[in-house]
Amino acid sequence: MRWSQSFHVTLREAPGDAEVVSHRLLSRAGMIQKLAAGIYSYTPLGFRSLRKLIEIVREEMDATGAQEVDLPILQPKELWVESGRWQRYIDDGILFHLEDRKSGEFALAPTAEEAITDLVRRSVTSWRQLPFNLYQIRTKFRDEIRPRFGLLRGREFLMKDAYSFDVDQKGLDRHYEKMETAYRRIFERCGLEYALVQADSGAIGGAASEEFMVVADTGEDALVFSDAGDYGANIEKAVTAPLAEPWAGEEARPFGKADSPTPGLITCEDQARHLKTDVTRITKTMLYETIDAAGGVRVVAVLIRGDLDINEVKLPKALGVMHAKLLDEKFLPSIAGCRPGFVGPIGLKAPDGQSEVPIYLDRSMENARNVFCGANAEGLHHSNLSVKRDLKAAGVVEVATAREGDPSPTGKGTLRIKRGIEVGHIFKLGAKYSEAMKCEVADQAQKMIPLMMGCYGLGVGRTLAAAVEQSHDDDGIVWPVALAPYQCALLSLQRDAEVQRAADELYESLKTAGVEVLYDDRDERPGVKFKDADLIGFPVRIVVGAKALAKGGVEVSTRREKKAEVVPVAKVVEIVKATLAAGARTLAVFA
RNA sequence: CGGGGCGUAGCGCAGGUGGUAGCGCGGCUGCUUUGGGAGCAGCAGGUCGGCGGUUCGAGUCCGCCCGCCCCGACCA
Repeated sequence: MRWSQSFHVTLREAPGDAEVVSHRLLSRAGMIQKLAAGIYSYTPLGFRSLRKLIEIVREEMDATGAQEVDLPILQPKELWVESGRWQRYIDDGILFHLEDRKSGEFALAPTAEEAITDLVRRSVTSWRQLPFNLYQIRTKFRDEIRPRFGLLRGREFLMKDAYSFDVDQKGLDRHYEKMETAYRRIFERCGLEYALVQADSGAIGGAASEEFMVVADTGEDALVFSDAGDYGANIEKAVTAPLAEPWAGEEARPFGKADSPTPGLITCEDQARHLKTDVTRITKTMLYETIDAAGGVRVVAVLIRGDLDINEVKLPKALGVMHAKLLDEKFLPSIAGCRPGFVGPIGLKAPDGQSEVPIYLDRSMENARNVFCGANAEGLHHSNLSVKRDLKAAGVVEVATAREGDPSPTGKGTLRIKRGIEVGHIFKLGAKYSEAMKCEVADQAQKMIPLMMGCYGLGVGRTLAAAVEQSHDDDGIVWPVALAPYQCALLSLQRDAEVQRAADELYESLKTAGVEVLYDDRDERPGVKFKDADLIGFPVRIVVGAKALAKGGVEVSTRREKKAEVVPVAKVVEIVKATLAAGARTLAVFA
């Protein structure tokens, strides 16, 4: 493509509302443009990169034997009521929905479990038709409570979603593994540094799930890894090996009722300093309002060691409820008789309709002895609480947030924390949707069984943005070869006829050799062309200028290293092809 | 949805106490220049987010609405 004939425009300054680097650089490079919050257009240049990624995803999905479909985005409410997700998604506020002229209600699909399950149940009647895996690459809509970060969290976004169907768990396991392998290949082909971590399955539901994360400091997710290399989990899911107990081997000392004043000290750290003890000897008592599956509301207390925090994603599952929300401070006086900071497990008054406030212990408190806890009175703590002697616990749960330096749950290594961008999420759904929607077949024993489903999402636009987050410098994007809009930029520096002719000829031979080249033939000064080439981030740059040309050469460099070599014109195509084939990290030079 | 902030030219921004809108970049024309976002001269470009109010007069003050961004709970 000749730049002078293209639509393409770059920006000197990023739009003021672009915060993260991928949004800024993709905007400045002229690859995307915002239409509304969380809604973006791809320009011809941006769409070239997107299309490359789409093609990689399609190839790898096809290679697993998955078959591509195209499901409606506009979906009738009835389908969503059937799966039970209509109300939940409406309540969460993330479903775009609208009415047709006869007042029929429709959703703009945020995901397609219902549509695919409906397609399958109408087509499949026998176990003999299974297994299979169906996928699509289509726009999804989610009215995100807070769209942000450009392509990283849009309200309209491109996603690849695949759905596998099997008659049994073993088949599902096989599909799941195949998808994991395909995802690894996709992210490797894109040249991304990624990690596979254990995850919470969230609103999609189902049992096991794992996330593919692109490692980047700007990522929204915290990831926990063992430095022994045998454990990785989203912090929402991460667990640790049991922590060392400071009270190990101690005799339980007599309980010290309200004997430890802590006036005005709210945090465990301040209280520990004042009481001349370690923060691990302070007990945090947190009150939560829980809602169970039947809609029953209850207040519960959760005790955790003062140096740890409760992980509120893990909490509902651990307590066996649907939701657990930190109790609003305004209810503390009536239940605990004090403000935050002095709440303790002894003497809590149950709210109306509840006989007592059940006390759950985080694992860190299971054997606690000789620790302080709030006395449910302003500015007062008890001392020498010994949990087994002094409390009747409703259960022990594992709800602490993992920390850098904690021991790995695998027993090997220490935990480290990195940040990441979730680009893929694979789930074993099991029979959740097939049971709700009666997607069944007759098995060999002529019994009707619900199909075992898996679902596998991959954020296509998000992956593109993640690639930029991971690979850029002060001058612009450094595209991995596989995702670059063009593999190579060709700049002609002067208007000089000799230079123009040499550049024109090189352009033709590069095209003939099958190299994707953007030829910057604009009537611009050299500085402008250099800046734009760096900003867009073509993996390889060829500069045709009077200086080198006088010696029969042109300059070739990679975006990553930027060290230009003068090479003979006749060798350019060969060198560019070899450099691209090697990932364009460093220039391939032939003797 | 709660908390904070913003909306003025294509982009980035400035416009005390009300007096009829400017700067930089970009664009167009001409000359000059040509190896890291050149220089000079000239020109074009604005319902100041919208509606209503106060006022002789509103970008500026008041009210309502809309849009956008940031911090929290959701997610590919």
